[in-house]
Amino acid sequence: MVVRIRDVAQLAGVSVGTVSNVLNRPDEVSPESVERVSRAIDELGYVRNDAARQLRAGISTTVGFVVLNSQNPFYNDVVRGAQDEAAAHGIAILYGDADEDFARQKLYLDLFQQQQVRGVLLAPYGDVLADLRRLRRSGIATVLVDRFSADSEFSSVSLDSVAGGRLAMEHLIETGRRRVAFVGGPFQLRQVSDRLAGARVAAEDAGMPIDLEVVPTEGMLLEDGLEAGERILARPKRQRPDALIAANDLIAIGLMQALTVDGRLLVPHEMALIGFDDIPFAAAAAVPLTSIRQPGRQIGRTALRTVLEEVEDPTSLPRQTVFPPELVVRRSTAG
Amino acid sequence: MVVRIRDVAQLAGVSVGTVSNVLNRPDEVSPESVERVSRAIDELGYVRNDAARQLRAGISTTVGFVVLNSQNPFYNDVVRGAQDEAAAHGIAILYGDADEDFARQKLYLDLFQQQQVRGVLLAPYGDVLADLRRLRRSGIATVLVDRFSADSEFSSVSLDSVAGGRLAMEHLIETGRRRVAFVGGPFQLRQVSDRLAGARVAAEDAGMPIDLEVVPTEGMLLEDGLEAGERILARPKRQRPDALIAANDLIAIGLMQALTVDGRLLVPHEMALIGFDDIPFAAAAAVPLTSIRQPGRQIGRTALRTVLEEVEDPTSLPRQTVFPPELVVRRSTAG
DNA sequence: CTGTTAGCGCTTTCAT
DNA sequence: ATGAAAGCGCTAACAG
Repeated sequence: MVVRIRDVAQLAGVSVGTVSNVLNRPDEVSPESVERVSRAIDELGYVRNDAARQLRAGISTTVGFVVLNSQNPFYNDVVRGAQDEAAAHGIAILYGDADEDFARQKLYLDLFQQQQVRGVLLAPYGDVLADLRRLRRSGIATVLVDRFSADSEFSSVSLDSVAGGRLAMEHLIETGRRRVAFVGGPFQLRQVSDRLAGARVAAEDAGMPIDLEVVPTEGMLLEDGLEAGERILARPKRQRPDALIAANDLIAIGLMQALTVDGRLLVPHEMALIGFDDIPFAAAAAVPLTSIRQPGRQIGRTALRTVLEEVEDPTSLPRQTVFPPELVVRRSTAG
Repeated sequence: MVVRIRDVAQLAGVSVGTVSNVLNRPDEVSPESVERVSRAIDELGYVRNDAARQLRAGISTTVGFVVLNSQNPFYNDVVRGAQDEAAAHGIAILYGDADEDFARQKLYLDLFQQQQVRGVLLAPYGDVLADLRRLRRSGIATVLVDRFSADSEFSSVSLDSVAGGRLAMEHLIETGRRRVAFVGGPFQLRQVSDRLAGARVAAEDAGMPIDLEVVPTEGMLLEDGLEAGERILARPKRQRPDALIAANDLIAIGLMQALTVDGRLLVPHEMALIGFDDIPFAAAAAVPLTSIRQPGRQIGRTALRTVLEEVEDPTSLPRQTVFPPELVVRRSTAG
């Protein structure tokens, strides 16, 4: 039923070693053998057994990817990028959604460890240092995604979130806003606190008094934005900010829905709104949403490449790749 | 550096066989041994090597999942459901996005075959029968997701799309619409043609003349909806339908954006709009979107369970699980 | 209940 | 350039 390498060898009239060589170093085999073996492989429909290959050669053909929360379409993009690069290397991606749950994140890391994956990509939730060190001790390299590795102990591929926050705030100031609220959370998420920090820097550098308050949310999903929007609407008009920076587009879209329902508030007239990530839905929002774009696909590609290189050369030092943010202006912040 | 089973055996003062038994059938081992071995495992941080396990026992701890197009958040839900169920069995998911590309879909199926996955879940693009038969011949079971297996050759877990289409049309008729356009494509996608078929049935059963035209799109993404929306707007007012059924929410949201930009058309007043899937963004759209909900998470869970059962008992017959659609009424179709 | 051991399918020396 | 054979880490069959 299932074809093994020795069936191929038999049909081709060579030894299993030769078949293996055809598969792995065809240049060290006579063209004639390559030809015969290839034909036999086709004829029998042979597919090599990665478990055996991995066991013997000690090299896996999978890479694990754990994301914070797959409900954010931004991570789809990152995963897509990783898949693109992986496919080019014949590598498959083991995928886990931590769903902002520490135990689940650990579960996947454990699972991936026993799969002996080639490497791990992780858009982390909370403090994962201990888990990553354990992985490293067992010989598995990790690359952090969407988060800068401050201590430089691991490689990372991320956006310059501080610069992104600054960009957002500068844009609001330029378009005449003076009372800004940053909506997001939890602040243990590095991306969130960095984006806020960037906004703060820009507010301080503005050369004029800028109000910057924080409206915290529990998570980073649509419903968190909705809920925060209602809190803001509940205030008397004059105590409301005139612009909102949301920690991501999901929150921003939730905010927009809460604010604009029944025409209660005009965006951008009464309230400007800016998000993060530039997911496809940002442009399709009720009022097209200004956003700080992250190159998700490229982040994914780069992360995968980085982890492979790290495995290739284990003496290589951890390296931080940081991409610049890009401001995409749409109607939600129009002057 | 890396701990093997014999290191554990040595530390615990037992044989490797006993350690293996503790791992796989603890009830056949004396409690004392279980205790000693467990302690040794903890102490050494032993993690079992799945490649070796798989090679020897012939049983894999991964399941492959290939989706049509990961840009549709609906599939996130399905994948999440599959992950939930998989995690409960200590199984990890190999994930591939076919991105509506036949070659890519095949690439992932090949990759999964050489990984010798326990089974494959597939939200298919186009005709995959040949590939699935090849997988089956190599001993890998496949379950189709989000598509009914008409020939009953494979198991499937899906929504009753025909009923969904009917539900959508009936709702429009009830709320007074008479000139409906179905917007979607490509029609080779079974989900699309089924949804249209359902709408057609409802139109014919209405007991009054109902116009049903088709506005074809190339794909199922936001931009396809946008583009179709512009085509519709380009027509003279009286040649426009008074309601649209979109083949999925992405198209619906694209349509909404195109139609409502600059207040060109009022939804639902001048044009009712209904989508499919009920993704989180449907409720958050400019005008909250009426949609036919699919229980994505449950579909994923069921699909995973089905494929595991099929592996467990290879003599079991293919089985079709069909979930009923649910109409979720929001403002976009308000009377 | 425990220990010994064959062997899963492959890659990789080492001879030839 | 090719073949023979060892052995990766584990499970399961068997003997005790």
